[in-house]
Amino acid sequence: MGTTQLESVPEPKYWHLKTVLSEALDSEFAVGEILPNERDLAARFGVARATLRQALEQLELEGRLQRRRGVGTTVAPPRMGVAVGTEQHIWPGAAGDDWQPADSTLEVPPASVAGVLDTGADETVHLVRRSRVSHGQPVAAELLYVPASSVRDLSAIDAPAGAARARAVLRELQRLELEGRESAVELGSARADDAKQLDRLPGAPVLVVTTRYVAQGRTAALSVATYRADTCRLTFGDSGGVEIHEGPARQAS
Amino acid sequence: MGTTQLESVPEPKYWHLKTVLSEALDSEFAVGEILPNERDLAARFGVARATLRQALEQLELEGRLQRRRGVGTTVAPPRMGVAVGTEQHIWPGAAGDDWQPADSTLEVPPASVAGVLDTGADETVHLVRRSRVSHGQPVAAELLYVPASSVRDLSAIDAPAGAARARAVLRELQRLELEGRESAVELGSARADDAKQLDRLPGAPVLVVTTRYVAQGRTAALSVATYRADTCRLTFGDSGGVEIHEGPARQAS
DNA sequence: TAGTGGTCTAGACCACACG
DNA sequence: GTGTGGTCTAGACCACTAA
Repeated sequence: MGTTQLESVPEPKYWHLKTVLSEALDSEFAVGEILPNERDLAARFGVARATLRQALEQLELEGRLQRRRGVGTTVAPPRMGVAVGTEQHIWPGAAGDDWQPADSTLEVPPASVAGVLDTGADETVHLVRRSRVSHGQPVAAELLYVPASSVRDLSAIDAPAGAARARAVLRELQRLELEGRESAVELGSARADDAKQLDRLPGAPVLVVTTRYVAQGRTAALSVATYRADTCRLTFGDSGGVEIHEGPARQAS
Repeated sequence: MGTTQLESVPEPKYWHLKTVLSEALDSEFAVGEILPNERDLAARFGVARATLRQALEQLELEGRLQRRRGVGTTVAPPRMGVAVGTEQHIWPGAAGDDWQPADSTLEVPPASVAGVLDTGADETVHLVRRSRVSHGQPVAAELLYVPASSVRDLSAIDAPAGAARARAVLRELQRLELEGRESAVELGSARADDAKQLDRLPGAPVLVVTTRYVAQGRTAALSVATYRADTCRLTFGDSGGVEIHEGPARQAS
Protein backbone atom coordinates (compact mmCIF):
# COMPACT_ATOMS: atom_id res chain seq x y z
CA MET A 1 0.00 0.00 0.00
CA GLY A 2 2.98 2.29 -0.21
CA THR A 3 1.93 3.61 -3.58
CA THR A 4 0.02 6.84 -3.54
CA GLN A 5 -1.98 7.33 -6.68
CA LEU A 6 -0.88 10.84 -7.47
CA GLU A 7 -1.91 10.81 -11.10
CA SER A 8 -4.07 8.11 -12.57
CA VAL A 9 -3.51 9.73 -15.94
CA PRO A 10 -0.10 11.37 -15.63
CA GLU A 11 0.09 14.45 -17.80
CA PRO A 12 3.27 14.78 -19.81
CA LYS A 13 5.65 17.26 -18.26
CA TYR A 14 5.86 19.41 -21.36
CA TRP A 15 2.09 19.65 -21.49
CA HIS A 16 1.85 20.79 -17.92
CA LEU A 17 4.73 23.19 -18.53
CA LYS A 18 2.91 24.64 -21.50
CA THR A 19 -0.14 25.29 -19.37
CA VAL A 20 1.88 26.95 -16.65
CA LEU A 21 3.79 29.09 -19.10
CA SER A 22 0.64 30.00 -20.96
CA GLU A 23 -0.94 31.32 -17.78
CA ALA A 24 2.21 33.19 -16.91
CA LEU A 25 2.18 34.81 -20.34
CA ASP A 26 -1.37 36.00 -19.78
CA SER A 27 -0.77 37.46 -16.38
CA GLU A 28 2.87 38.37 -15.97
CA PHE A 29 4.24 39.35 -19.35
CA ALA A 30 3.59 42.11 -21.83
CA VAL A 31 3.68 41.76 -25.59
CA GLY A 32 7.23 42.02 -26.85
CA GLU A 33 8.77 41.25 -23.50
CA ILE A 34 11.76 38.92 -23.51
CA LEU A 35 11.51 35.68 -21.55
CA PRO A 36 14.43 34.22 -19.63
CA ASN A 37 16.61 32.05 -21.83
CA GLU A 38 15.87 28.36 -22.31
CA ARG A 39 18.60 27.09 -20.01
CA ASP A 40 17.43 29.28 -17.15
CA LEU A 41 13.79 28.43 -17.70
CA ALA A 42 14.54 24.71 -17.79
CA ALA A 43 16.50 24.95 -14.57
CA ARG A 44 13.78 26.98 -12.94
CA PHE A 45 11.16 24.33 -13.73
CA GLY A 46 13.51 21.46 -13.00
CA VAL A 47 13.33 19.85 -16.42
CA ALA A 48 15.76 19.15 -19.21
CA ARG A 49 16.15 21.81 -21.83
CA ALA A 50 14.65 19.55 -24.48
CA THR A 51 11.48 19.20 -22.45
CA LEU A 52 11.23 22.92 -21.93
CA ARG A 53 11.72 23.40 -25.65
CA GLN A 54 8.85 21.04 -26.41
CA ALA A 55 6.57 23.32 -24.43
CA LEU A 56 7.95 26.45 -26.11
CA GLU A 57 7.47 24.88 -29.53
CA GLN A 58 3.80 24.35 -28.86
CA LEU A 59 3.34 27.89 -27.62
CA GLU A 60 5.11 29.19 -30.71
CA LEU A 61 2.86 27.05 -32.89
CA GLU A 62 -0.12 28.65 -31.21
CA GLY A 63 1.24 32.10 -31.91
CA ARG A 64 1.91 32.97 -28.29
CA LEU A 65 5.70 33.17 -28.54
CA GLN A 66 8.28 34.20 -31.05
CA ARG A 67 11.76 32.72 -30.92
CA ARG A 68 14.75 34.10 -32.77
CA ARG A 69 18.18 32.52 -32.79
CA GLY A 70 20.81 34.73 -31.30
CA VAL A 71 18.18 37.02 -29.82
CA GLY A 72 15.80 35.27 -27.49
CA THR A 73 12.19 34.34 -26.91
CA THR A 74 9.62 37.12 -26.88
CA VAL A 75 5.92 37.31 -26.21
CA ALA A 76 4.12 37.51 -29.54
CA PRO A 77 1.33 39.98 -30.25
CA PRO A 78 -2.09 38.53 -31.09
CA ARG A 79 -2.25 37.12 -34.58
CA MET A 80 -3.15 39.61 -37.25
CA GLY A 81 -6.22 39.02 -39.35
CA VAL A 82 -5.30 38.74 -43.02
CA ALA A 83 -8.10 38.92 -45.57
CA VAL A 84 -7.88 36.06 -48.02
CA GLY A 85 -11.34 35.67 -49.45
CA THR A 86 -13.09 38.94 -48.78
CA GLU A 87 -12.97 40.61 -52.14
CA GLN A 88 -15.41 38.67 -54.27
CA HIS A 89 -14.33 37.86 -57.79
CA ILE A 90 -11.18 39.89 -57.92
CA TRP A 91 -8.18 39.02 -59.99
CA PRO A 92 -4.81 39.03 -58.32
CA GLY A 93 -3.18 42.37 -58.92
CA ALA A 94 -6.42 44.33 -58.94
CA ALA A 95 -6.25 47.81 -57.53
CA GLY A 96 -6.03 47.90 -53.79
CA ASP A 97 -4.68 44.50 -52.97
CA ASP A 98 -1.62 44.60 -50.79
CA TRP A 99 0.52 42.20 -52.75
CA GLN A 100 3.79 43.35 -54.14
CA PRO A 101 4.85 41.87 -57.47
CA ALA A 102 8.47 40.80 -57.36
CA ASP A 103 9.28 38.92 -60.50
CA SER A 104 7.94 36.95 -63.43
CA THR A 105 9.57 34.23 -65.47
CA LEU A 106 8.56 31.45 -67.81
CA GLU A 107 8.71 28.06 -66.15
CA VAL A 108 7.55 24.52 -66.62
CA PRO A 109 5.23 24.06 -63.67
CA PRO A 110 5.33 20.99 -61.41
CA ALA A 111 3.06 18.19 -62.58
CA SER A 112 0.48 18.80 -59.87
CA VAL A 113 0.07 22.40 -61.03
CA ALA A 114 0.04 21.49 -64.71
CA GLY A 115 -2.79 19.07 -64.03
CA VAL A 116 -4.99 21.77 -62.56
CA LEU A 117 -4.15 24.23 -65.32
CA ASP A 118 -4.95 21.70 -68.07
CA THR A 119 -1.65 22.51 -69.73
CA GLY A 120 0.65 19.99 -71.32
CA ALA A 121 3.29 18.35 -69.20
CA ASP A 122 6.19 20.33 -70.65
CA GLU A 123 4.34 23.52 -71.44
CA THR A 124 5.76 26.71 -69.93
CA VAL A 125 3.59 29.14 -68.02
CA HIS A 126 4.17 32.58 -66.55
CA LEU A 127 5.29 32.27 -62.95
CA VAL A 128 4.63 35.51 -61.10
CA ARG A 129 6.19 35.82 -57.67
CA ARG A 130 4.62 38.18 -55.20
CA SER A 131 4.97 38.91 -51.53
CA ARG A 132 2.53 40.30 -49.07
CA VAL A 133 3.31 42.63 -46.22
CA SER A 134 0.94 43.48 -43.42
CA HIS A 135 1.59 45.74 -40.49
CA GLY A 136 5.14 46.14 -41.68
CA GLN A 137 5.83 42.43 -41.53
CA PRO A 138 6.14 39.91 -44.37
CA VAL A 139 3.22 37.52 -44.03
CA ALA A 140 3.02 35.60 -47.28
CA ALA A 141 4.85 34.56 -50.42
CA GLU A 142 2.94 33.60 -53.53
CA LEU A 143 3.60 31.71 -56.70
CA LEU A 144 1.03 32.58 -59.34
CA TYR A 145 0.92 30.29 -62.37
CA VAL A 146 -0.60 31.86 -65.46
CA PRO A 147 -0.84 29.80 -68.65
CA ALA A 148 0.24 31.66 -71.77
CA SER A 149 -3.26 31.12 -73.11
CA SER A 150 -4.70 33.35 -70.40
CA VAL A 151 -2.81 36.44 -71.49
CA ARG A 152 -1.93 38.08 -74.76
CA ASP A 153 1.47 37.42 -76.20
CA LEU A 154 4.08 38.94 -73.94
CA SER A 155 7.14 37.63 -75.72
CA ALA A 156 7.85 41.02 -77.25
CA ILE A 157 7.28 42.97 -74.09
CA ASP A 158 10.01 45.38 -73.17
CA ALA A 159 10.50 44.11 -69.63
CA PRO A 160 12.33 40.80 -69.78
CA ALA A 161 12.01 40.09 -66.07
CA GLY A 162 11.50 41.72 -62.73
CA ALA A 163 8.59 43.53 -61.14
CA ALA A 164 7.71 45.38 -64.32
CA ARG A 165 7.13 42.16 -66.18
CA ALA A 166 5.13 40.76 -63.27
CA ARG A 167 2.86 43.78 -63.38
CA ALA A 168 2.46 43.34 -67.12
CA VAL A 169 1.25 39.77 -66.70
CA LEU A 170 -1.19 40.76 -63.97
CA ARG A 171 -2.46 43.61 -66.11
CA GLU A 172 -3.18 41.23 -68.97
CA LEU A 173 -5.09 38.98 -66.60
CA GLN A 174 -7.52 41.78 -65.76
CA ARG A 175 -8.78 41.69 -69.34
CA LEU A 176 -10.53 38.38 -68.77
CA GLU A 177 -13.87 38.17 -67.06
CA LEU A 178 -13.42 36.34 -63.78
CA GLU A 179 -16.19 33.79 -63.33
CA GLY A 180 -15.29 32.20 -60.06
CA ARG A 181 -12.70 31.28 -57.59
CA GLU A 182 -12.04 28.40 -55.23
CA SER A 183 -9.57 28.29 -52.40
CA ALA A 184 -8.23 25.60 -50.18
CA VAL A 185 -6.24 25.96 -46.98
CA GLU A 186 -3.91 23.37 -45.58
CA LEU A 187 -1.00 23.10 -43.21
CA GLY A 188 2.49 22.88 -44.65
CA SER A 189 6.06 23.62 -43.81
CA ALA A 190 8.05 26.40 -45.40
CA ARG A 191 10.46 25.53 -48.16
CA ALA A 192 13.87 27.13 -47.88
CA ASP A 193 13.10 29.97 -50.30
CA ASP A 194 9.72 30.77 -48.77
CA ALA A 195 11.22 30.65 -45.30
CA LYS A 196 13.75 33.26 -46.32
CA GLN A 197 11.07 35.58 -47.66
CA LEU A 198 8.99 35.11 -44.54
CA ASP A 199 11.94 35.66 -42.22
CA ARG A 200 11.61 32.20 -40.71
CA LEU A 201 13.67 29.03 -40.64
CA PRO A 202 12.99 26.32 -43.22
CA GLY A 203 10.31 23.95 -42.04
CA ALA A 204 8.41 26.63 -40.15
CA PRO A 205 4.67 25.95 -40.11
CA VAL A 206 2.76 27.74 -42.83
CA LEU A 207 -0.78 27.90 -44.10
CA VAL A 208 -0.81 27.13 -47.80
CA VAL A 209 -3.70 28.76 -49.64
CA THR A 210 -4.28 27.33 -53.09
CA THR A 211 -6.64 29.40 -55.23
CA ARG A 212 -7.99 28.50 -58.61
CA TYR A 213 -9.22 31.40 -60.75
CA VAL A 214 -11.86 30.41 -63.27
CA ALA A 215 -12.52 32.35 -66.48
CA GLN A 216 -14.01 31.25 -69.76
CA GLY A 217 -14.95 27.96 -68.17
CA ARG A 218 -11.37 26.98 -67.47
CA THR A 219 -8.66 27.55 -64.91
CA ALA A 220 -7.10 30.82 -65.98
CA ALA A 221 -4.59 31.03 -63.15
CA LEU A 222 -3.51 29.15 -60.06
CA SER A 223 -2.13 30.80 -56.97
CA VAL A 224 -0.18 29.01 -54.26
CA ALA A 225 0.27 31.39 -51.36
CA THR A 226 2.29 30.52 -48.28
CA TYR A 227 1.30 32.37 -45.09
CA ARG A 228 3.17 32.40 -41.81
CA ALA A 229 1.06 30.23 -39.54
CA ASP A 230 2.47 31.72 -36.37
CA THR A 231 1.48 35.31 -37.04
CA CYS A 232 -1.55 35.07 -39.31
CA ARG A 233 -5.23 34.37 -38.95
CA LEU A 234 -6.75 34.03 -42.41
CA THR A 235 -10.15 35.61 -42.79
CA PHE A 236 -12.77 34.60 -45.33
CA GLY A 237 -15.58 37.09 -45.22
CA ASP A 238 -18.95 36.34 -46.79
CA SER A 239 -20.94 38.90 -44.93
CA GLY A 240 -22.19 42.15 -46.40
CA GLY A 241 -19.56 44.46 -45.10
CA VAL A 242 -19.86 43.70 -41.42
CA GLU A 243 -16.81 44.79 -39.52
CA ILE A 244 -14.34 42.20 -38.36
CA HIS A 245 -13.09 42.38 -34.83
CA GLU A 246 -9.41 42.28 -34.19
CA GLY A 247 -8.52 39.09 -32.34
CA PRO A 248 -11.95 37.57 -31.88
CA ALA A 249 -11.51 34.24 -30.21
CA ARG A 250 -8.75 32.52 -28.38
CA GLN A 251 -9.44 28.83 -28.21
CA ALA A 252 -10.76 28.04 -24.79
CA SER A 253 -12.92 25.52 -23.06
CA MET B 1 44.75 25.45 -46.38
CA GLY B 2 43.84 22.05 -45.03
CA THR B 3 40.16 22.90 -44.80
CA THR B 4 37.97 21.67 -47.61
CA GLN B 5 34.78 23.66 -47.90
CA LEU B 6 32.35 20.77 -48.12
CA GLU B 7 29.24 22.72 -47.24
CA SER B 8 29.16 26.45 -47.19
CA VAL B 9 25.59 26.24 -45.92
CA PRO B 10 25.35 22.89 -44.13
CA GLU B 11 21.83 21.56 -44.25
CA PRO B 12 20.54 20.18 -40.95
CA LYS B 13 20.52 16.40 -40.90
CA TYR B 14 16.83 16.14 -40.16
CA TRP B 15 16.04 18.37 -43.11
CA HIS B 16 18.05 16.25 -45.47
CA LEU B 17 16.51 13.14 -43.96
CA LYS B 18 13.06 14.53 -44.53
CA THR B 19 13.84 15.10 -48.20
CA VAL B 20 15.23 11.59 -48.64
CA LEU B 21 12.28 10.01 -46.86
CA SER B 22 9.83 12.13 -48.79
CA GLU B 23 11.23 10.91 -52.08
CA ALA B 24 11.21 7.34 -50.84
CA LEU B 25 7.56 7.72 -49.91
CA ASP B 26 6.74 8.89 -53.41
CA SER B 27 8.56 6.11 -55.19
CA GLU B 28 8.82 3.09 -52.93
CA PHE B 29 5.81 3.03 -50.67
CA ALA B 30 2.10 2.62 -51.15
CA VAL B 31 -0.58 4.38 -49.13
CA GLY B 32 -1.22 2.54 -45.90
CA GLU B 33 2.07 0.69 -45.98
CA ILE B 34 3.93 0.39 -42.68
CA LEU B 35 7.42 1.87 -42.46
CA PRO B 36 10.24 0.24 -40.51
CA ASN B 37 10.20 1.26 -36.87
CA GLU B 38 11.99 4.37 -35.69
CA ARG B 39 14.97 2.57 -34.14
CA ASP B 40 15.66 0.65 -37.32
CA LEU B 41 15.23 3.70 -39.52
CA ALA B 42 17.56 5.75 -37.35
CA ALA B 43 20.19 3.04 -37.47
CA ARG B 44 19.80 2.69 -41.21
CA PHE B 45 20.44 6.39 -41.73
CA GLY B 46 23.13 6.55 -39.08
CA VAL B 47 21.44 9.18 -36.91
CA ALA B 48 20.06 9.31 -33.40
CA ARG B 49 16.46 8.38 -32.96
CA ALA B 50 15.58 11.93 -31.91
CA THR B 51 16.91 13.27 -35.19
CA LEU B 52 14.97 10.72 -37.18
CA ARG B 53 11.89 11.65 -35.22
CA GLN B 54 12.34 15.31 -36.11
CA ALA B 55 12.12 14.38 -39.77
CA LEU B 56 9.09 12.14 -39.21
CA GLU B 57 7.36 14.90 -37.28
CA GLN B 58 7.67 17.26 -40.23
CA LEU B 59 6.38 14.67 -42.64
CA GLU B 60 3.43 14.00 -40.36
CA LEU B 61 2.76 17.74 -40.16
CA GLU B 62 2.63 17.79 -43.94
CA GLY B 63 0.15 14.95 -43.98
CA ARG B 64 2.50 12.43 -45.55
CA LEU B 65 2.73 10.06 -42.59
CA GLN B 66 0.52 8.86 -39.81
CA ARG B 67 2.03 7.62 -36.56
CA ARG B 68 0.17 5.61 -33.95
CA ARG B 69 1.64 4.54 -30.66
CA GLY B 70 1.84 0.81 -30.25
CA VAL B 71 1.18 0.29 -33.94
CA GLY B 72 3.71 1.98 -36.16
CA THR B 73 4.20 4.59 -38.83
CA THR B 74 2.13 4.33 -41.98
CA VAL B 75 2.00 6.21 -45.25
CA ALA B 76 -0.96 8.58 -45.15
CA PRO B 77 -3.42 8.98 -48.01
CA PRO B 78 -3.64 12.41 -49.65
CA ARG B 79 -5.47 14.93 -47.54
CA MET B 80 -9.22 14.97 -48.01
CA GLY B 81 -10.90 18.13 -49.15
CA VAL B 82 -13.42 19.31 -46.58
CA ALA B 83 -15.89 21.99 -47.61
CA VAL B 84 -15.97 24.79 -45.08
CA GLY B 85 -17.33 27.77 -46.90
CA THR B 86 -19.10 26.47 -49.97
CA GLU B 87 -22.72 26.68 -48.97
CA GLN B 88 -23.48 30.36 -49.04
CA HIS B 89 -25.54 31.71 -46.18
CA ILE B 90 -26.47 28.46 -44.56
CA TRP B 91 -27.12 28.06 -40.89
CA PRO B 92 -25.37 25.27 -39.07
CA GLY B 93 -27.67 22.30 -38.92
CA ALA B 94 -29.35 23.02 -42.23
CA ALA B 95 -30.40 20.00 -44.23
CA GLY B 96 -27.53 18.22 -45.86
CA ASP B 97 -24.59 19.30 -43.80
CA ASP B 98 -22.55 16.41 -42.52
CA TRP B 99 -22.28 17.52 -38.93
CA GLN B 100 -23.62 15.32 -36.20
CA PRO B 101 -25.12 17.08 -33.18
CA ALA B 102 -23.89 15.49 -30.00
CA ASP B 103 -25.06 17.55 -27.10
CA SER B 104 -26.28 20.91 -25.92
CA THR B 105 -25.96 22.56 -22.56
CA LEU B 106 -26.19 26.01 -21.04
CA GLU B 107 -22.78 27.47 -20.29
CA VAL B 108 -21.11 30.74 -19.47
CA PRO B 109 -18.85 31.25 -22.49
CA PRO B 110 -15.21 32.28 -22.19
CA ALA B 111 -14.69 36.01 -22.20
CA SER B 112 -13.32 36.08 -25.74
CA VAL B 113 -16.49 34.44 -27.01
CA ALA B 114 -18.77 36.60 -24.91
CA GLY B 115 -17.13 39.66 -26.43
CA VAL B 116 -17.98 38.62 -29.95
CA LEU B 117 -21.50 37.64 -29.03
CA ASP B 118 -22.19 40.95 -27.27
CA THR B 119 -23.52 39.08 -24.28
CA GLY B 120 -22.90 39.97 -20.68
CA ALA B 121 -19.89 38.54 -18.94
CA ASP B 122 -21.85 36.06 -16.85
CA GLU B 123 -24.68 35.40 -19.25
CA THR B 124 -25.26 31.79 -20.22
CA VAL B 125 -25.60 30.71 -23.82
CA HIS B 126 -26.51 27.48 -25.52
CA LEU B 127 -23.38 25.45 -26.22
CA VAL B 128 -24.04 22.95 -28.98
CA ARG B 129 -21.37 20.34 -29.52
CA ARG B 130 -21.14 18.69 -32.89
CA SER B 131 -18.70 16.43 -34.66
CA ARG B 132 -18.01 15.97 -38.31
CA VAL B 133 -17.14 12.73 -40.03
CA SER B 134 -15.82 12.45 -43.55
CA HIS B 135 -14.85 9.32 -45.41
CA GLY B 136 -15.51 7.34 -42.26
CA GLN B 137 -13.03 9.34 -40.22
CA PRO B 138 -13.63 12.02 -37.58
CA VAL B 139 -12.30 15.26 -38.98
CA ALA B 140 -13.64 18.03 -36.81
CA ALA B 141 -15.17 18.92 -33.46
CA GLU B 142 -17.24 22.07 -33.08
CA LEU B 143 -18.42 24.25 -30.27
CA LEU B 144 -21.36 26.37 -31.36
CA TYR B 145 -22.29 29.22 -29.06
CA VAL B 146 -25.87 30.43 -29.42
CA PRO B 147 -27.09 33.28 -27.22
CA ALA B 148 -30.49 32.71 -25.71
CA SER B 149 -31.68 35.80 -27.53
CA SER B 150 -31.17 34.07 -30.89
CA VAL B 151 -33.66 31.32 -30.20
CA ARG B 152 -37.07 31.05 -28.65
CA ASP B 153 -37.32 29.98 -25.08
CA LEU B 154 -36.17 26.40 -24.74
CA SER B 155 -36.31 26.13 -20.99
CA ALA B 156 -39.47 24.07 -21.12
CA ILE B 157 -38.31 21.79 -23.87
CA ASP B 158 -38.74 18.11 -23.20
CA ALA B 159 -35.14 17.17 -24.02
CA PRO B 160 -32.95 18.31 -21.14
CA ALA B 161 -29.69 17.44 -22.85
CA GLY B 162 -28.18 15.27 -25.52
CA ALA B 163 -28.50 15.21 -29.28
CA ALA B 164 -32.22 15.88 -29.22
CA ARG B 165 -31.73 19.15 -27.42
CA ALA B 166 -28.89 20.08 -29.77
CA ARG B 167 -31.16 19.54 -32.74
CA ALA B 168 -33.84 21.65 -31.10
CA VAL B 169 -31.45 24.58 -30.73
CA LEU B 170 -30.31 24.28 -34.33
CA ARG B 171 -33.91 24.09 -35.49
CA GLU B 172 -34.72 27.30 -33.68
CA LEU B 173 -31.77 28.97 -35.35
CA GLN B 174 -33.19 28.27 -38.81
CA ARG B 175 -36.07 30.61 -38.04
CA LEU B 176 -33.82 33.65 -38.28
CA GLU B 177 -32.82 35.12 -41.58
CA LEU B 178 -29.10 34.66 -42.03
CA GLU B 179 -27.56 37.87 -43.32
CA GLY B 180 -23.93 36.99 -43.50
CA ARG B 181 -21.09 34.96 -42.28
CA GLU B 182 -17.39 35.48 -41.69
CA SER B 183 -14.82 32.84 -41.06
CA ALA B 184 -11.22 32.85 -39.94
CA VAL B 185 -8.72 30.03 -40.07
CA GLU B 186 -5.71 29.71 -37.85
CA LEU B 187 -3.33 27.10 -36.61
CA GLY B 188 -3.79 25.68 -33.14
CA SER B 189 -3.12 22.62 -31.08
CA ALA B 190 -5.78 20.23 -29.96
CA ARG B 191 -7.05 20.46 -26.42
CA ALA B 192 -7.35 17.17 -24.58
CA ASP B 193 -11.07 16.79 -25.23
CA ASP B 194 -10.87 17.71 -28.90
CA ALA B 195 -7.91 15.40 -29.33
CA LYS B 196 -9.96 12.52 -27.99
CA GLN B 197 -12.81 13.21 -30.39
CA LEU B 198 -10.39 13.49 -33.29
CA ASP B 199 -8.53 10.32 -32.34
CA ARG B 200 -5.27 12.19 -31.86
CA LEU B 201 -2.97 12.99 -28.97
CA PRO B 202 -3.36 16.28 -27.11
CA GLY B 203 -1.35 19.02 -28.79
CA ALA B 204 -1.83 17.63 -32.26
CA PRO B 205 -1.89 20.41 -34.87
CA VAL B 206 -5.36 21.52 -35.82
CA LEU B 207 -6.92 24.15 -38.01
CA VAL B 208 -9.31 26.25 -35.98
CA VAL B 209 -12.15 27.72 -38.01
CA THR B 210 -14.02 30.49 -36.23
CA THR B 211 -17.27 31.47 -37.90
CA ARG B 212 -19.51 34.34 -36.99
CA TYR B 213 -23.12 34.08 -38.13
CA VAL B 214 -24.83 37.42 -38.57
CA ALA B 215 -28.59 37.92 -38.37
CA GLN B 216 -30.64 40.96 -37.51
CA GLY B 217 -27.47 43.00 -37.62
CA ARG B 218 -25.87 41.16 -34.76
CA THR B 219 -23.86 38.04 -34.12
CA ALA B 220 -26.50 35.36 -33.78
CA ALA B 221 -24.11 32.48 -33.27
CA LEU B 222 -20.42 31.75 -33.09
CA SER B 223 -18.86 28.49 -34.18
CA VAL B 224 -15.39 27.34 -33.21
CA ALA B 225 -14.55 24.25 -35.23
CA THR B 226 -11.36 22.28 -34.78
CA TYR B 227 -10.19 20.32 -37.81
CA ARG B 228 -7.41 17.74 -37.94
CA ALA B 229 -4.60 19.54 -39.75
CA ASP B 230 -2.87 16.35 -40.79
CA THR B 231 -5.74 14.86 -42.74
CA CYS B 232 -7.78 17.85 -43.90
CA ARG B 233 -7.59 20.44 -46.62
CA LEU B 234 -10.25 23.07 -46.02
CA THR B 235 -11.99 24.29 -49.15
CA PHE B 236 -13.67 27.64 -49.55
CA GLY B 237 -15.55 27.70 -52.82
CA ASP B 238 -16.70 30.99 -54.36
CA SER B 239 -17.14 29.76 -57.89
CA GLY B 240 -20.46 29.07 -59.52
CA GLY B 241 -20.57 25.35 -59.07
CA VAL B 242 -17.30 24.45 -60.70
CA GLU B 243 -16.10 21.04 -59.67
CA ILE B 244 -13.24 20.70 -57.25
CA HIS B 245 -10.46 18.34 -58.03
CA GLU B 246 -9.38 15.83 -55.47
CA GLY B 247 -5.83 16.59 -54.32
CA PRO B 248 -5.00 19.58 -56.53
CA ALA B 249 -1.61 20.79 -55.55
CA ARG B 250 1.26 19.44 -53.57
CA GLN B 251 3.62 22.22 -52.61
CA ALA B 252 6.53 22.10 -55.00
CA SER B 253 9.18 24.38 -56.37
C1' DT C 1 4.53 -10.51 -23.70
C1' DA C 2 6.84 -8.21 -27.35
C1' DG C 3 7.13 -4.28 -30.12
C1' DT C 4 5.76 0.31 -31.25
C1' DG C 5 5.79 5.31 -30.80
C1' DG C 6 5.88 9.04 -26.85
C1' DT C 7 8.46 11.28 -23.23
C1' DC C 8 12.60 12.65 -20.87
C1' DT C 9 17.46 13.35 -19.63
C1' DA C 10 22.18 15.50 -19.55
C1' DG C 11 25.11 16.54 -21.96
C1' DA C 12 27.66 18.60 -26.60
C1' DC C 13 28.44 21.56 -30.47
C1' DC C 14 26.76 24.89 -34.09
C1' DA C 15 24.80 29.18 -36.37
C1' DC C 16 23.45 33.58 -35.54
C1' DA C 17 22.85 38.41 -33.49
C1' DC C 18 24.71 42.04 -31.01
C1' DG C 19 27.80 44.91 -28.64
C1' DG D 1 33.56 37.64 -27.63
C1' DT D 2 29.29 36.44 -25.30
C1' DG D 3 24.80 34.82 -25.19
C1' DT D 4 20.90 33.15 -27.64
C1' DG D 5 18.16 29.57 -29.85
C1' DG D 6 18.91 25.34 -33.17
C1' DT D 7 20.73 20.74 -33.86
C1' DC D 8 22.33 16.29 -32.37
C1' DT D 9 23.54 12.32 -29.48
C1' DA D 10 22.96 7.90 -26.74
C1' DG D 11 20.88 6.41 -23.78
C1' DA D 12 16.43 5.40 -20.42
C1' DC D 13 11.74 4.52 -19.23
C1' DC D 14 6.61 4.88 -20.17
C1' DA D 15 1.98 4.10 -22.55
C1' DC D 16 -0.24 1.78 -25.76
C1' DT D 17 -1.52 -2.06 -29.16
C1' DA D 18 -1.90 -6.49 -30.63
C1' DA D 19 -0.71 -11.29 -30.72
